Amino acid sequence: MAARPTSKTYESSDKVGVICRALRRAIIEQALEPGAKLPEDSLGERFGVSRTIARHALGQLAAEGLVELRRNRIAVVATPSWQEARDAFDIRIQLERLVVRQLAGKLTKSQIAELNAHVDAEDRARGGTDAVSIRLATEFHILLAQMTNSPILVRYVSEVAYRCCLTLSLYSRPHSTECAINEHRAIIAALAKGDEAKVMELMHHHLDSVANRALVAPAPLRGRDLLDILAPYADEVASDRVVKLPKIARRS
Amino acid sequence: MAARPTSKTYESSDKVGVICRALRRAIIEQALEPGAKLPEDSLGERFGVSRTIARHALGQLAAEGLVELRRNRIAVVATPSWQEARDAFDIRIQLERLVVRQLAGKLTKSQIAELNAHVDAEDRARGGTDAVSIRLATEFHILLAQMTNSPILVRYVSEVAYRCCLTLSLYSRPHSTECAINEHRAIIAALAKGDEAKVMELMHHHLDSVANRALVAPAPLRGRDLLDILAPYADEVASDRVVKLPKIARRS
DNA sequence: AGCGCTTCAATTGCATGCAGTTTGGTGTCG
DNA sequence: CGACACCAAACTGCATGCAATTGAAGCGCT
Repeated sequence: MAARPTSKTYESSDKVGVICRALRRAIIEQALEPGAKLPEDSLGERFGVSRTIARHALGQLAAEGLVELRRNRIAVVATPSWQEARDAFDIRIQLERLVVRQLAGKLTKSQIAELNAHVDAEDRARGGTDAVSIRLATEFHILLAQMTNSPILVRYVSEVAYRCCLTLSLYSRPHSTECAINEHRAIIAALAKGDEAKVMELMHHHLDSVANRALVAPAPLRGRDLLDILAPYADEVASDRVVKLPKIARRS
Repeated sequence: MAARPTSKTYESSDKVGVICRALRRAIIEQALEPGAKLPEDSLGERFGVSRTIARHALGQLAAEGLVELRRNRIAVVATPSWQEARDAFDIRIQLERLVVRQLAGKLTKSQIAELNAHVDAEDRARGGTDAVSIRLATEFHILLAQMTNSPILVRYVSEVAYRCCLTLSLYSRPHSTECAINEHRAIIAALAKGDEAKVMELMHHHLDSVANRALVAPAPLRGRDLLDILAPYADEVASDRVVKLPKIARRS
């Protein structure tokens, strides 16, 4: 007992958490597109853990709505419908209004500096890929939520923001981030000034315009395959199972 | 396997889900008080499953905020702080405003009948225990959410409503349900009439007054033990571990 | 009695194994 | 050529076993 010959202990050991964070990030950066398969085996192998753990992680992500779990089937990255995407944004708007309402006029100098630093990072990332821009923009909102010191609010805002990210990869066209960045700056300014009504309005407008820019049409524009498009028409036939059509190759 | 007549009904056979629902209900009916221990073994035994499944269920409930999970420790029913309780209600208000905004003037006759029937049930339950009244009141709100046909909204409203239930058992004094019932009726009426602004206002006021009635004082009044009361004072000492005091018998 | 130390049962963390289900491919027959 | 039956591989659902950690009782010391 004198030494720890087994260097097992060196880990932060929250293996489930590690996997969740990794997958979450992969999803919001669109490395994993909606519909991508997530077999427990592969996940376990990739992260050096057993299926049990991978499975548990998938359960968590399913609870967050990022992953879809169907009995006896391979888990897949969630594919929210257009309506769900719209709903997610509506919820998000309300939650983030709450965030900025709590924050208006209550931020410390260092917090404001932190926010500005983050937006600077967003600015620098403008040359990079869309994926990174989107992630940074999302993290800005999560950062705001964290400053409320309300764990519940942080959790819900994070969740719904991730979910919105997911929908961006489904329905959004390649998107211009500039205005978003400016709007972030405006929000910081209004927060610093303490104008509660103004900042709530700004946030509302900001998210609404992001949603409108993203969710342009109720039909999937970008690359989702036939099965998804046909899904609503299958409602009459069966609840869970799409009607069998001859030879539609699911993109594998 | 003797006692169980293998009621393998197609009712989802989802053992994890069964356990989650059972525990959720036990928690909101205050059969399980905040702080109650939930060892994986006992759970598994009680529900006739292995620890693996019980563990998974606990993970889900933890994701919903109903259960607290600390590494290598027995899971316990969550004990939200007063501030968290207040935050939960604030979030809930926003979410449910969204619900009634979507619903105003769009309910079918049968839906209205269903709501009225539910409130009638609440009425009949007035003689019974507080636990049942609280559960029914909560289910009324969830029922409303379900009528939006927005799965996301349903999930968030359910979660946060359960969480609020949890706080009631912590901070509320024995509570009078009559006004709540009347307010439910008023909400139904306004929904039927389609007065969006009015119903949002009603819901806001309803939840706010429930919160105010429940969260009377920032200090736990009812029966939480010393350790919880002292918790905030221990912040200085250690992040995770309460300072050791002589012989406080934790209610086992 | 009060305080530290040792020890041990209770409990969690995780991997593995087996059984049942789904999936995709192949062969057979109309 | 296409539809159907069938089979093997892949995968999930779940229980069980083992190592590691915790918490509390027991014990001696002051």
